Amino acid sequence: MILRIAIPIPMYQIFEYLPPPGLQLIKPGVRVKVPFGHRTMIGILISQVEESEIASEKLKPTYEILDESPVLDQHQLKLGHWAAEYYFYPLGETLHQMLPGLLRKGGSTSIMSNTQTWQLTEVGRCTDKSTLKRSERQQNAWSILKAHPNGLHQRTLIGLGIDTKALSALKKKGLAQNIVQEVPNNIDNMMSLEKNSQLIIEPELTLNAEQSKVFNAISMTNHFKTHVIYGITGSGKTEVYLQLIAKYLMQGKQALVLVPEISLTPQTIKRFESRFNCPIFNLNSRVAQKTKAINWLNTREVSPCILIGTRSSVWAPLTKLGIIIIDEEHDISFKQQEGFLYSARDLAIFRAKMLDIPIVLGSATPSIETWENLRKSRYRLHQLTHRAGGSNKPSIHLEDLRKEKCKFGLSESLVKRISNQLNKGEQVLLFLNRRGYAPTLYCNDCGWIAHCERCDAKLTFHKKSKHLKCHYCDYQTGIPLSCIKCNSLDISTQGQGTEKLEGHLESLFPEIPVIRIDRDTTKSKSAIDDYVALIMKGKPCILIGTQMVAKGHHFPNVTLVAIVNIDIGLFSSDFRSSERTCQLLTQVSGRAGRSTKQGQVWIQTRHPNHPLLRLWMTNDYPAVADFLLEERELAQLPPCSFMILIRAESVKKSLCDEFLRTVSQKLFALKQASDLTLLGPATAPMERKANRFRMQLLLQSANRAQLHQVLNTALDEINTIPAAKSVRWSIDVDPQNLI
DNA sequence: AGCACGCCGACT
DNA sequence: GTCGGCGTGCTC
Repeated sequence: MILRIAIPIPMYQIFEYLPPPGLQLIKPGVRVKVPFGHRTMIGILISQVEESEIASEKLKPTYEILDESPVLDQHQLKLGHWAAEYYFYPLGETLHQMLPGLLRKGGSTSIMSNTQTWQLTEVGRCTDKSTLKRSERQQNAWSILKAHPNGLHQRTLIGLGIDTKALSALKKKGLAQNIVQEVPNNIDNMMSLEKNSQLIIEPELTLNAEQSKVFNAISMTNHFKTHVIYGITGSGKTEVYLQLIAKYLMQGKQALVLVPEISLTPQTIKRFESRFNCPIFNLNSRVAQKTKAINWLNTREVSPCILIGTRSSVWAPLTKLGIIIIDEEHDISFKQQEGFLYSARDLAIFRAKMLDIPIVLGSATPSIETWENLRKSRYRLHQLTHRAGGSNKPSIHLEDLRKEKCKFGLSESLVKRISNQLNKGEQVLLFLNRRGYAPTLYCNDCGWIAHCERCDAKLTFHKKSKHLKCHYCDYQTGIPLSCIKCNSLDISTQGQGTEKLEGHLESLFPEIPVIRIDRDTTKSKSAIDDYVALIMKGKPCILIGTQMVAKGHHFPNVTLVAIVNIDIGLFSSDFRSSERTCQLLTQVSGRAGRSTKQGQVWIQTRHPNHPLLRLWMTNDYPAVADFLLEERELAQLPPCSFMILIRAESVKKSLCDEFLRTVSQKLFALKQASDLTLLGPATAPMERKANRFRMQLLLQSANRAQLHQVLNTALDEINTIPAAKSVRWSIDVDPQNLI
């Protein structure tokens, strides 16, 4: 008997081991501890076979089987196998990445073996929330227990963010009790705990005609179908999600909701929590390691439940999944940008297909990929074209910067408008996708510009922190007093970032709070929440933000939105930048006037006749998407063709070149009649980053299967190229940016 | 990846 | 004489 084990190393092989003594039947998907070279590694059992090709004296015995039942069930293993193959990522590393951190390191799943069940005592049930006024944590614990009269497992409570200390405190006060249940934790057990409580605890909102139509169409079938809800900002997509989810929860099933990285606001979760009386688990970067592992494991046992999370939640072991929702489907954060370059959206669709369940992609600005799939009738389109809450669409205006006097990037008329709005007691949002004080520091005498030593990029001037920073690597340096090249004292900044704008507005409106929201001001965990709370108070203020403000939050008292400089986004080399710019414009505009007040949006530009900008102004995203899709079709760019990018980086440029050239030759030799275009090797748009030279080879084809097949055949040979060891290289399937 | 082995240069 | 630089090879 031989065990085939996937080890998390960057190699495409499966390694074989002898079973540990005395063990007969082990299921695939369990973790095993094995000797590997001179160290010990944790791998995943793939299968058991009778014979091995490897010489028997080379086979080592496994040290230990870490799990009684698999940490990855057969559906997850299938998902993992598919992902590893599709993204050309080693199986061992793929399976490793599917697990939460604690389990990767060999942590025990016995954090789940706590069988204590908590419920309120008679006294606790009759008590009033106000008696716990002084402890918010105990209050939360009490509310959740109150909602679950049949009790909840301790691990479920921990997963919901309830502190065990708060529970013990309630016990001490005689308000709650814990019973040790010896029954194993399984789904049916969980079900019986929840059975008698009511699932929907807040009345559902009445759907308008459009929403009902969408809801009915999607609920027609429980089978696999990719549904796209194209719904303008404020059209009530979330309510449709909630009612769809309710349908599956009532069948005792689970729902998975994938959300973009930053937009995951407590607001969204609150909305789910106040609607449903079932566990709502959370997975994102702000959740602590241990809680992550508990929540992950909870999803295989707790049903009904909802999992709301970012990208990596697509791997969660939900065993009774009924529906998947992907909110803001177009968001680039669904694609991992380093290491394992997977798209959570595309994997979620595969998972839905495998499980034969519906999946819903929602967006006000669907990606062009999705648009193409709609056109090809692979997905089904549902539209929400009216604002649901009765609020009006904002009015949208272009401002020609060539005809205006500008100070710090703001035109005089815009400043007047800001002032008017503030005087009316309303809030203003300025969008500028550039953090720091200024993007350029230069010498007026010799023309020298401050560049990063390690990248091909300009250094950004940060005034408050008194540094020049590179936004592409972690390089930072002090601000020189004179020009580095000619020693002239006449050096100055050029262009504006959010920090400069902040200072300027503070001096223009000294009485008004100016709140800047970008990566520099939101480093601490609570910062965003504090800012949001401040803005929600509704008092007049000026908000300055990068794309961080574009996502998720809605601020009811913001009635004027200004896009300070859209031109940065209009002329970029990446073929997707026009799509991104339109999506960003729509998102930012959506921040204006979401309550009853009329909002207005002003876009400052030096190119008021730019065709795409003109088209976007018609407020008809489908027309914009059609236009962009047509452009892609003419140029045979994705989604009208498929791309795989092979990147290489090294301190020595010649090594990248040598490696990629060999790869290119091998692919060329293999491609024969198949439809494959090889572009490059060429230097990456940013040639040097963090002191490494970067080159890339682009493979393009109208036939995805052929593209995969050619690379797949070449893969073994590529790995034997001598330079492959000395350069850092990676394969990016469906690359999102070519930088 | 990560670790050992091995073969050259500059130090007590 | 040896400490340590990182090129090369191997992992069931």
